[in-house]
Amino acid sequence: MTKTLYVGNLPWKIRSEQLQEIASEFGEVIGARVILEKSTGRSRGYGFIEVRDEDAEKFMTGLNGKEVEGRQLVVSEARERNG
DNA sequence: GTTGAGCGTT
Repeated sequence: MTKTLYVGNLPWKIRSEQLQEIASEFGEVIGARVILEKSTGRSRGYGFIEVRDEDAEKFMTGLNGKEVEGRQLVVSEARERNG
């Protein structure tokens, strides 16, 4: 099964592809999504990644606090959109 | 040409 992780404090320039490559350093990234501005198309500075449930811990300990472009990422288990 | 805690789009 998979688990969705919230990734915050992302640099403005980071996009979904970059997030996936950064996260894939700690395991298999099934999916990555950086939330962009609806109108301007620029990054909101946070996103989500989908990883194996068994690897979620490695991603949270690895990505959380990882320095990217001078900013330290913040990772936590994503909330449920419908719940 | 900017900003900085947060919880999403088709």
